[in-house]
Amino acid sequence: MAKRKSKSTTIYDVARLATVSPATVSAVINGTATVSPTRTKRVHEAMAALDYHPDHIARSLKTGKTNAIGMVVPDVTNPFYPEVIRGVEQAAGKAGYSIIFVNSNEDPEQERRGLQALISRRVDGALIACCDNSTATFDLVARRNIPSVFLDRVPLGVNAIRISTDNFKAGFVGAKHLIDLGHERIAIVAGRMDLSPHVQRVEGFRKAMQEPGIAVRDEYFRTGSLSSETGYQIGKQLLQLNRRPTAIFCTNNKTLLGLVRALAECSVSCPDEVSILGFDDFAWTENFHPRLSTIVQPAQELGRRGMEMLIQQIKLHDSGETNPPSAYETVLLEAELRIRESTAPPASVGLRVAP
Amino acid sequence: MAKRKSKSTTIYDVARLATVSPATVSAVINGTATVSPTRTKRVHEAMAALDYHPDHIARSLKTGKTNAIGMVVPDVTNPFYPEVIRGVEQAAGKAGYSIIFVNSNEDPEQERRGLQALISRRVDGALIACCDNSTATFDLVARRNIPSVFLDRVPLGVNAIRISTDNFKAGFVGAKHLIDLGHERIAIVAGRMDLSPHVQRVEGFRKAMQEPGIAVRDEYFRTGSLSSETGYQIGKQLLQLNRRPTAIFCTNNKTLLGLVRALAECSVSCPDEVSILGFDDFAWTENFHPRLSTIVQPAQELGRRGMEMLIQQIKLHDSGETNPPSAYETVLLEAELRIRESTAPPASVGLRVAP
DNA sequence: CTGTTAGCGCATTCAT
DNA sequence: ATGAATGCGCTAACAG
Repeated sequence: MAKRKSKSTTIYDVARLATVSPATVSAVINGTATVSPTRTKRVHEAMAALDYHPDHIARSLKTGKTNAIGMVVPDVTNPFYPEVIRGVEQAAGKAGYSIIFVNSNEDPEQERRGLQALISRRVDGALIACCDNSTATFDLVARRNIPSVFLDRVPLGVNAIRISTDNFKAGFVGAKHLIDLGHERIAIVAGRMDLSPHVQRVEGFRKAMQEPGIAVRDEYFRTGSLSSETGYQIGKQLLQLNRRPTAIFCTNNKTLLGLVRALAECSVSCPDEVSILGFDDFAWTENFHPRLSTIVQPAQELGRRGMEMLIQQIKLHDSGETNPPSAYETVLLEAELRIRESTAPPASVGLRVAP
Repeated sequence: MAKRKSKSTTIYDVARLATVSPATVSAVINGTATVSPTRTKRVHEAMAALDYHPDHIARSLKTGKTNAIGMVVPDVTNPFYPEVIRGVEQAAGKAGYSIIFVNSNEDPEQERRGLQALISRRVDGALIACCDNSTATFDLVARRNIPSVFLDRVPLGVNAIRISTDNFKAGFVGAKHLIDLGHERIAIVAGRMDLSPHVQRVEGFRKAMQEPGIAVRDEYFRTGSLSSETGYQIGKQLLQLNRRPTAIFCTNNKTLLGLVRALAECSVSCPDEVSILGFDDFAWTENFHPRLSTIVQPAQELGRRGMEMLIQQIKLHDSGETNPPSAYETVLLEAELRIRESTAPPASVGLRVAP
C-alpha cells in the first residue's frame, strides 16, 4: 500500500528502451559528442515515451556545477527588490540558471545562515544585497572563494565585485534640482547611515549644497529607519520647525510615503509650500496627488547586469583564474531624475527676483 | 596555473582528522545514531577546523530529498506576492527548506518551463500561484506526483490542494459595506475574469447586490487587465457617465491606484462625490490622501499556511499514501475590511432620509 | 556504539 | 561513433 520512493526513470531506462548505452543518451542530451541520426532519434523517442527528465542533482554531483545561484535580499517587501529580482530572473533564465532565494529580513544573523545554506547547496555563485555595512558576508564568500557580486547595498573598503546605482551622483543631482529651483532651506531624510546607498546619497547631497555655499543645518539633517512611519515622524517634526524647510529630500522610497502623509495631516500643500523629492518609481509614485518627483534607479537593469557580472565571475572561477588581475570591479548605473509635480520653486522666490 | 575544481573538504577529510569513520561523522551531523561524547567532540572540532559544510547535493542524491521547494509566482512586482513570499520564507526556513524561485511573468509558457526546471531539480514540493485558469499546470504536477499546493490563484474544478483568501466573502463584504453606506450606483472594476480570485470576488459582489435587489448595470461592470493604467482608463470612463456611480469597487490593488489618479484628474473629490474601495494593504494605502479603505488579505499568513500545508503534503507523499482519502483540501482565509477614509455615504443620502 | 560497504543517477575517460 | 567502467560525496544497511 505504501511505496516509499516511486523510482523515477533514469538514463538507464532510456538507454534500454532505445537499445543504446547510457553514455549515448548522455551524449545526445548534452550534445557532448556526435551520435548517428538513427540512434539520436531512438533516444529522443525513448525519452518522450518515458517522460524522462534528467536528474539535476546527480548531474551536479558529477560535474560540480549546480547551475543555480543564490540571491540574498534584505527585504522582499521593499518594492525595489522585486524589480531587481525580475531583472535577475531574466538574465538567469536565459543562461539556464535557477535562483535560490533568501530573504535576510534585515538581520545579519539570518543573512549568515542563508548564505551557509546556499554554500551547502553548492550554488555556483551568489548575488547579494547586504543588510548592513559589515564585511562579514564578504569575508565569508571570499574565504570560501564563492563567485559573488554585491548589489545595491555593498560592502565598502574591500575588493568586492559590486554593482549599484551611482548613488553619489543621484544625491548630487537631486539636491541640485532643488537648489536650481531656488530652494535654500533644504532638509534631508537620510535613512540609515550604515547602508552604502544612503551614505553615498548624502555625500552627493552635501557636495551639491557646498558648491553654492548653502549650509546643511543640523536640524535639517535627519536619519532613522527606512519605514514610512519614520518618514511620517520626521516629516511632522520638520514641518513644525520655526524655520521650516521649503524642500525635503528623502533618500528612501518608504520614508517619502510617510512624509507625504505628514504634509497632508499638517495641511501643508505640496509643492506650493514645500517641495518633496524621493527615490524610486512605483505605481504609486505616478498616481499620488501631486505626482511625485523622484530619482529613479534602473532597478531591473541592476538585476540583469548584476546577474551577467556574476555569470562572468563564475566563468572566471571555472577557468581557474585564482586571482585575476582586475578581480576588483565596481559598476555604477545612472539614476534618472524624473521631475513630476512635487517639486517647484519655493513660494518666496518671486519676491527675490527684483534687483 | 589553473585549478579546475578546488576540491572542497568532504566527510572523509573530517573523519580522518577526527580519527573516526565517515559514518560516525554522518551520524553526529544528522543525529541519526548516538555516538560517544568523546568522538562527538572530536568530530565537531574537526569540522570546525576544516570549515566543513555538508554537501547537500550528495546528500540529496542519496536520500532522494532535496529539502528545497519550488515557488512559482506570476508577477513579483505585484506587492501582494512579496508579502506571500515572506510568509513562505518564514515557514520554510523554520523547517529547513530552501526556496527555488520562479517568476512566470504571467506567461503560461514560462510557467511551464519554470516548473520543468523545478522538477528536474527534484524539489520536494511546489507552491504555485498560477498565471491563468488552465489546468495544465495542475495536470503537470499531478501526473508526476509532485506534492503541490496552489495558492491565491488556483485551478478550479480539479482535486488540487489550495489555499487562498475567501474571495467570495471578500467581494460580498466589500459590496455590502458600500450598500450599507447607502450606495446604489455601485460600479466594479473586476479585473481579469480568467483568474479565480477575481471571479469569486465578483460572485460575492453580485450576491451582495442581489439581496437588496440592486441591479448590476452593464455600464458599471468593467473588466480588463490588472494594471494601474486600466484602472485609470476605466475610472475616467466611469466618471464621464451620465449616470455616474457614487461608489467604485476595485478587485485589484493596481487598478485602484489608477482609479485614484482618474479621480484627481477629473477633480472628483473622494469620498464626497465618489467612494472607492479596493484590495490589499501596502505602505501607500495608508499614506494616500484620503487614506484608502481596502479589503486586506492576510498575505503573509497565506504564505506561511501554504508552506505548512505543503510540508504536510510532502510528509504524506513520503509515507507512501498514494491516494489519501481526503487528498483534496481547500483552505480559505478571512480577509479584513479596513475602513479608512475613501468610503462614505453618498452625497444624496441625506436627501432621502425624510419620510 | 562504531566501521565497512554499496549504491543514489549521471558524465566522463578510455577503449573499441 | 559507441559502450564499459569509474567515482562525485554522502547515508543507510549491515556487521562487528
